[in-house]
Amino acid sequence: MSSSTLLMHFYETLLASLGPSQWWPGETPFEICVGAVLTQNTNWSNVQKAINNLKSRDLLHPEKMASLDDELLAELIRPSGYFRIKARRLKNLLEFLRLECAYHLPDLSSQDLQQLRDKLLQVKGIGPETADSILLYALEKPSFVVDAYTSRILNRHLLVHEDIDYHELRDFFMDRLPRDVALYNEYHALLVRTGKKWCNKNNPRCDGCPLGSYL
DNA sequence: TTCCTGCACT
DNA sequence: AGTGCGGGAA
Repeated sequence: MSSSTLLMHFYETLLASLGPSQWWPGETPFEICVGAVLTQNTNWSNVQKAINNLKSRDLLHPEKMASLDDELLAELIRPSGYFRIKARRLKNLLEFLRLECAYHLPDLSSQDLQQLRDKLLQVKGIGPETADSILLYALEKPSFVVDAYTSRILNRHLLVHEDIDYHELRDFFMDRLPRDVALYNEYHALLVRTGKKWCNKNNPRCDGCPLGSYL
């Protein structure tokens, strides 16, 4: 079986087993961008607390957030961890949004994917995973998101080597799958859900895993 | 105590 | 390649 076919089998198996994910959790493109920064190396439940702190004060809007001083913003997002550096990263992203689209995120979607991705990666604090999360989930661009779970799952199924880097792994998917936003959206979500529940870092629980039959 | 949908800096 | 950033939940 080709690796392309196997990737689609993985997808269909996970979707049939777990059901659709309805990702990304977030009511607006901007909220999705904020969540993408806050969830860097951080449990989503902690991100949710930080988002709620902002939302309950009606601060989850670019203009309002940009006018907050860094100290207050950091305090509000404290539950998400790395709060000082993440406050700075949010401000960096806000400055990008101001310059690029005057805070009107849908305007970004007219830009070419590769060009927009390069620009996002120049923002301090926006790395490849955060950039692709914003592109895919906030802007609905067909940019596949990979993460620690993705490489772990594919490595344990002998599809890629252990130390594959981010862009190699992203290309692995994008070279083998149709460039489809809905497919990329759901595939990444399913891999994260699988990683959290079964494909743990130190103690994988292959019994009961939807992909167990592929081992 | 470990781990969490990373990234920048040295 | 190694390290700092960090609170919260299991």
